[in-house]
Amino acid sequence: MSTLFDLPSEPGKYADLLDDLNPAQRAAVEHSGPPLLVVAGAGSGKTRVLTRRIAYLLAARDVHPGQIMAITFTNKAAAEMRERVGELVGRRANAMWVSTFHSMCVRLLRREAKTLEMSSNFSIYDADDSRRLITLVARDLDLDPKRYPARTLAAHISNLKNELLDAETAASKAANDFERRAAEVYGEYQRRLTQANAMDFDDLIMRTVELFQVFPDVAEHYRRRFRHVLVDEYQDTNHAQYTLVRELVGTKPTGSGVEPSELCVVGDADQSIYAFRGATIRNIEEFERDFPNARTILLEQNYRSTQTILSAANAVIARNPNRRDKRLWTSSGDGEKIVGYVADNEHDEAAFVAGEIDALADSGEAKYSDVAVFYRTNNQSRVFEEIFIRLGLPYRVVGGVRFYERREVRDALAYLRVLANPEDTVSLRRILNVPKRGIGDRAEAVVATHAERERLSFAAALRDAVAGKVPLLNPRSQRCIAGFVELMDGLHELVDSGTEVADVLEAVLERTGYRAELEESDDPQDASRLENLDELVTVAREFTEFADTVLEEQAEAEQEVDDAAGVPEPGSLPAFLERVSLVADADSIPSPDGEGGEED
Amino acid sequence: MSTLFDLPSEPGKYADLLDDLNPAQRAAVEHSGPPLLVVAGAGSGKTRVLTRRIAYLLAARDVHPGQIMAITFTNKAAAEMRERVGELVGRRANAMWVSTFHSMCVRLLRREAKTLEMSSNFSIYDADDSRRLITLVARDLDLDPKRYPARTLAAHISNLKNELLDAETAASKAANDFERRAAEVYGEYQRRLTQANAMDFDDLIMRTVELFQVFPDVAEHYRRRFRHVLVDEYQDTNHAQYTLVRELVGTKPTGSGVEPSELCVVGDADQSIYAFRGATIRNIEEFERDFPNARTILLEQNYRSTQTILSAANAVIARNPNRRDKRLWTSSGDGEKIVGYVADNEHDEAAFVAGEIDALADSGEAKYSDVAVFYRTNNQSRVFEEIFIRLGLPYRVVGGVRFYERREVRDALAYLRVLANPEDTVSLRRILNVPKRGIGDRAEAVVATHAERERLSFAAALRDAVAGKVPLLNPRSQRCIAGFVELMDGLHELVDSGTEVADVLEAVLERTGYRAELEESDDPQDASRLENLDELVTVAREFTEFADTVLEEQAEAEQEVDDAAGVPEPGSLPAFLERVSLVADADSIPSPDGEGGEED
Amino acid sequence: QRAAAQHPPTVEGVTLASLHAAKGLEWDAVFLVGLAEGTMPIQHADGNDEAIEEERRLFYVGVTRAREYLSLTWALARNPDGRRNRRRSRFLYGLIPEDHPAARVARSQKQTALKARCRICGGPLIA
Amino acid sequence: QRAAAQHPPTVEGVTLASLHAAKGLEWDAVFLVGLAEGTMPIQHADGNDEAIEEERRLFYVGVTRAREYLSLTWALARNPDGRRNRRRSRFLYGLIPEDHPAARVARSQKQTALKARCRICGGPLIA
DNA sequence: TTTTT
DNA sequence: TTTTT
DNA sequence: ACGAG
Repeated sequence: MSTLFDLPSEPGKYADLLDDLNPAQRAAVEHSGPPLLVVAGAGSGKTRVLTRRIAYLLAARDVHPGQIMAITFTNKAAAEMRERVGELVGRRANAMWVSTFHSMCVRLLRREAKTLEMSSNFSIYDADDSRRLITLVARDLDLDPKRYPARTLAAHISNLKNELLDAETAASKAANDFERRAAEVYGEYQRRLTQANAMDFDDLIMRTVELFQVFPDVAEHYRRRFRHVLVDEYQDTNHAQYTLVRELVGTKPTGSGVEPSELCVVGDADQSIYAFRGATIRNIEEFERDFPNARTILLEQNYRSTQTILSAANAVIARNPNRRDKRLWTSSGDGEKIVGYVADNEHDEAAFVAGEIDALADSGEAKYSDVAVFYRTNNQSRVFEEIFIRLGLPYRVVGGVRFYERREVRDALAYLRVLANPEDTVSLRRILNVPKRGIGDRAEAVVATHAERERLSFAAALRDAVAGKVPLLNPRSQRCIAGFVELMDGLHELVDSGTEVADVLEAVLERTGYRAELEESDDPQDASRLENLDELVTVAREFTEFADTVLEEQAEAEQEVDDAAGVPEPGSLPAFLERVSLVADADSIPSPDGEGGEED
Repeated sequence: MSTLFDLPSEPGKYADLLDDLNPAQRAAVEHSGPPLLVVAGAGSGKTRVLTRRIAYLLAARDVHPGQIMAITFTNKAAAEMRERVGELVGRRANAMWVSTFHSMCVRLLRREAKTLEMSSNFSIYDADDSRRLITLVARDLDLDPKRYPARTLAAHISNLKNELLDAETAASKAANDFERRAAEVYGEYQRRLTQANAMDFDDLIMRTVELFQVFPDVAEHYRRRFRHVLVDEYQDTNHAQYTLVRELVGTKPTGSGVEPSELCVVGDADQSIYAFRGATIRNIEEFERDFPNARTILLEQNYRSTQTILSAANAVIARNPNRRDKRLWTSSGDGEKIVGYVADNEHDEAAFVAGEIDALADSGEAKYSDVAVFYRTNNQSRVFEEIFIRLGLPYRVVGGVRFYERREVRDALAYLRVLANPEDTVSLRRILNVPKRGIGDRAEAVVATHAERERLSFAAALRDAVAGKVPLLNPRSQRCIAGFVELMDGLHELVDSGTEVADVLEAVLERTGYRAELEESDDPQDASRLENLDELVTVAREFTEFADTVLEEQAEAEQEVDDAAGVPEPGSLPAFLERVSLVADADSIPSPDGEGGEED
Repeated sequence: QRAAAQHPPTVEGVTLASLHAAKGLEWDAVFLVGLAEGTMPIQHADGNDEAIEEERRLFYVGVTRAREYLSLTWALARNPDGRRNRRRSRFLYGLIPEDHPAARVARSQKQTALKARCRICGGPLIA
Repeated sequence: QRAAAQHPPTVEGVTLASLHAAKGLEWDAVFLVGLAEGTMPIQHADGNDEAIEEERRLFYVGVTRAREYLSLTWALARNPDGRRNRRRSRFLYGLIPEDHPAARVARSQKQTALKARCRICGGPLIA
C-alpha cells in the first residue's frame, strides 16, 4: 500500500485531506486515541470532518476500511457519507460499514440470529405495523380504547424499549393503572411479535444491545473487528443507542486484551429536537463523563450563513440555561438584515411572505427552490398553500404521508411480506380481505380465536379453516378463505421458482385484482394510487438490476463474501423487504454497504 | 429515691406497671438501649404502652422526668398522655416535656432566639394568616390569581418547607413556571414573615432543625438533657419532623462523647392517611434503615373490636402491596356480622342508616353518642343531616369551621396580636378597617406603598400617614387613620399597665365598636358571633386564672423556673396568643408542661 | 359548658364525620357510607397506585373505628330519579360475598327500589 | 423521474416544511412563520422548562437553516375578522428591537390593518 | 378532597 | 404537536 | 375622588 511508509503526522503530508480545513476541523480529523466528541455547530462542516477523518484513517493511520463503522440516523446521511468518502478514497469505501443505527442492527442480528436462537429472516415492523398489533392486543385485553389509545400505548412501549426496560421490569415499576396496563400490553405484544417472527424498530436496537451484553464474546468479536466507530447526530441518540455504542466500543480492555475501539461522535446539543421520540440530550452533554479521558473539539466556524443570521442564532440559543457555550461565526460578512413582520392575521402573513418570495425571485436573488417556509405544526401550511396557489407560486410541501406509508404501497408490500414470512400475522390479517373477497370481521375473528385456542399461527388456522376444522365458520366464508389460500399458494410458487421481485409484485397486483379495482374506480385519488404502485414496481425492478451489477462486480473482483452470513441474498425478496422496511422514501434506497468482502 | 436500689429487670417487680400488659406490650415497655419502633395496630393499646413505658423509665430505670421528651401531633394526644402518666407517677409528670411537635419547637425557638438572632416574641401564623400573606405577595408580584391561586402556592411552599428546602434551593430546582414563581413567592413570603416578626407552622419545625444543624452545641445541649425521646403517630411525620427527631436524638456519639438518646417511636403505616399534608409513610417504613440496630415490636392484639370486624380490616388492608404484614386479633369473640347494604339512591342510603341507628338505640344496644357515620368528603354529610333532622335523630357534625378559624374570633385575636407584636403586618392589615372606619383599599394601598418605598413597617407607615407624610393619601382617610392609631395607642397603654388579657380583650371589643356592631345587627349569625366572642373572653379569663394558680403552686414548692428562659410570662398576652395559635378548639387548651423547674 | 365549634352545645348525638376526622377515635357502632367507586376511593385517586393505597388505608381506618357493629353502605344512584350507574367500591371485594344482595352491580336501566334488609349476611369475610 | 411522496413530481418550487423536517438542510432564503406564543413555542410546552428549551432549539434550528435571507413573521389574529389577541413569540426577545413595528403587542380592540413593510430594521441583534 | 399544628 | 428508523 | 356595597 502506498501509505505504509508515511509517518502519521509528517507536516505537509496529506495536504489534500487537511489543507482546506480550519484548525478545529483539522484537529478533529487528526485526533487519535481517546474518545472524541466533535461539537459541530450548524453549518460548521461536520460531514466534511467526518468524511475527511475516515479518509485520513485510511491514508495516514493505516486503518483498513473493514475496521470502520460509521453510524447515522438517516439513510440519506449514510448515503451522503459513503459517497463523499468514496470521492476521497475510491472503491475501498465499500468495505466500510456506513449505515443507520437500525440497518446496522438488522445486519448484526441476521448474522447472529443463531446465537439469539431466532430465525434470521424476521420481518421488521414499522410504527404502523406496530400500532396495528398493539390495537389487536389491547382489544384482546379488553382495554377501553378511549382510556388506552393504541397510539399512546405504542409511544409508551417505545419509550420503555428505548430505556431498555423489558415488560417484567416495566410491570414492576408501574406506578399507576396506565403504566400497569401498558406493561401488560407490552408483554403480550412482544409475545405476538415473536410468534410473527417479527421485530419492531425499537427491538432492533434493544436486542442488539442484549446480544452484546449477554454474549460478551460476540461483543468482543465485533469490537476486535470495528476498531473505529463514528457516530453522527449524537445528540439524537436515545438511551438504547447510547448503550449500543458503549457496548460496541467498550470502555476498558476485554479479558482477552482487546482495547476499546476508537470512538468519534459528532453532534450539537443545540439542535436536539427529538426528545419526544426518546432522544436524550444528556448523552451528548455527559459524553466526557460517560467516556472518561475524552477529548472535545468545538466547531464554531460556520460556512453557511451570514454573520447577521449567525448573531441572531447565537442570541436566541444563548438564552437556554446550563448550556455549553458556543458562538457561531463566519468570515464571509454581515449580509442582509433580518426582516421582521407582524401581520394583522394569518392570511396577511402568508400574503407578505408570498410577496417577499416573489420579490426575491424577481430580483434574481433566489430561485423558488432556494426558498423555504418553516412552521411549527404541519397544519400551518394550509394558509400558505392557499395563497401560493392563488398567486401561481410554485411550492412543494414536505411531510404528510410518505411513500411507504401510503395504503396501497403498504398493501402490496404486505403481500410480499406474507410471502417472505408466512408467520407475519399483522401483514397477513391486513391483506386477508384486501381487496374485498368476502372474508369479513366475523370470519377473521373466528379464525383468530381458533388460532389462539389451538396455539396455531394465523396462517395455519386459515388452512384449518379451508379444511373445515374451524368451528363457527360459515361455509361461504370458508370458500372465500379457500380462494385466498389458493391465491397465496400460487404466488408462493412464483417466489420459490426464483421469479424476480418486480414480477412477483406484478403478479400480486394482477391476481388479487388490486390493480383492476383501482383501474375501474373513477376516484382521482385512485389514479394516483395506481401511479404509486407502478412506482413501487419500478423500485423493485431497479433493486434487482442493481443487485445483479453488484454481484457481477464481486464475481469479477473475486471478493470474498463471508461477511454476508445470515444476510439475505442480494436481489432476493427478503433483501428487498429489508430495504424498504428501513426507508421512508422511494428515492432514498440505501446502497448496499460493506458487501465487498474482507477478512473478519 | 425509692428506686435507687432496685435491680432493673428483677422478676415480679413493677408488677403494677407490667402485669396487665400482653407480652409484646411488655417488651415495648421494658426495651432499653437501641432505637425502638413499636408498630401499633389500631386499638392495640399504644397509648397505654407509651404511658407505661414512661412510668417504667421513671420507676425502674432511674430516669428523671426532666430527661423525657414525648412528642405528639395533637394537643389532645399530648394532654391525654400527660394525664395518664400523671395517674401513674403523680406530679413528677409535670417536669416532662409532653407536647406537640409545634409547641415543642416554639419552646425551643423562644429559648434559643438569641442564638438564631431573632426576637423571642415572634407571632405564629396559622394556615389562614399564611395564605393571606401569600395573597399579598402574589399580588405584589403581579401573578395571575387564576394561574397561581394563593391556596396552591401556600400548599406548594408548605411542601417545600416540609422537605427543608429554602427559597433559593427551590428556585434552582424549579423545572417549570409554576415552581419558579412559587419559589419567588416563597422568597418574598419569608422576607415578609421576618419583617412581621412571624413564623408559620412549617417554619417552627424547619427553623428548629436549622437550629440543631447550624449549632451542634445547641443540639448537644438538648441531647444531653433529653435522654429519652418518644414520638407518637410516627407514620404521620413529614421529612422535616423526621429530621428534627434524628437531630435531637443523634445517630452517633457527639465529639464530646454524648451518646445518642434513647428513641421510641410508635405508629402504624396502615393508618398513614396524611400524605397530602406532607406526611411520608417512608419514615416508618424505613425506620430500621434510618436508625441502624433498631428493634421493632409489633402490637397485633386488639382491645377494641370484635374478631369479625378485625378480620374484615385485615382482609381490606392485606391488599395493599409492599406492606409489613400485620394481622389484628382479639380474644373477645366474633360478635355481630357486618351489615352490607346497597341503596337505590343516597337518600335511601341515609334512610337505611337512620333506621339502623334507631333500631340500635331502641334495642338498647347503643346510645346515639356511641354511633358514628363516616364519609369520604364532608359534603356527604348533607343527606344524612336532612334525614336525621326529619326523624328527630340527634347528631353532631365534626369538621367545618373551627372555633379559632371563625372570622370574629380571628378579628379579635388580630387586635391582640398587633398589641403584642406591632410588626405583625398581616394582623394589622386585617383589622385596619374592621369594623369599618373609613380606611378603604385605596388608603391601605397608598400606605403599603409608602411602607415599601421607605422601608418602614406598616405600623410605622401608619404613623407617617397621621403625620401627613404619606403622599397621595387624602385628608379624610388620614383622619380615619389617625383615629385608628389613637385607638391602638389607648389599648397599648392598657396592656403596658398590666391589665389582664380578658380585660384587654373586652376593651378591644368595646372601644372598636365591634361588639356594638354585632349587637345592632339582626342577622341571627351575628348573635352566634357574639356568643363566640363571649366564649373567647371566658377562655382568656380562665387562662389567666389557671396561670395564677400554677404560679402560686410554684412559689409554694419553691421550684426553679430556669427552664422558662425566653418563654412568655405565664398569664401574659404573649403566652395567651401562643396557646391559641397552636390549638384548634377552644376546649383543648393545652395545660402548661414542663413548667415545674428542674436541673438542665 | 364550653362552646367549641366542633362540639356544638346540642344534646350529644350521632357523630357525622369525615374518615380523616375519625382517626384515633372509636365507637360502638360505625357506618361507613358512600362506598362507591369515585367516592371511595375518590375519583381523583384512580389510576394512581400510591393514591389508591392511601384511600385503602383511609377505609381501613374507618373499619377499625368500630367496636361492635359495622355497616358498609353505598347507593346505586345519586338522586331518586337519577341514573343508577354507580359501581361499588373496590375496597369491598372480598368483604361482601359476590352473591350477597349488597354486591349487586348497578344497572343502567331504571328498576324498582331495592330495599331488602340483610342482616343475614354470613359470607366469608376473609378474602 | 421518481415519484416519492415528499417530492411530488411538480416543478421545483418553494419548500413548505415543519421545523423538524428542516433539520440538516439549508436554503438561501428562509421564512420562519407563525412566531406567536402558543404556536412557537407551542401551547403545550408552556410552563415546562425542558419543553420550552426544546422549542427554543427548534427555533434555533430554523434560524440556522438560512444562508442569506431570514424573515421572521407572525400574525396578531387567526382570521381577518378575529380578535387580535396574540402575543409575539418569546423567542423574538432581543432579536427584534422593542421599538420596531414587528415588536408591537396585540391589541384587544379592532384596528386598521398594519402592513408597513420594514426592511429598514437595523436594531441590535445581540441581546 | 382529606386538614393533627 | 414534532416523526431520522 | 374615594369608600361602601
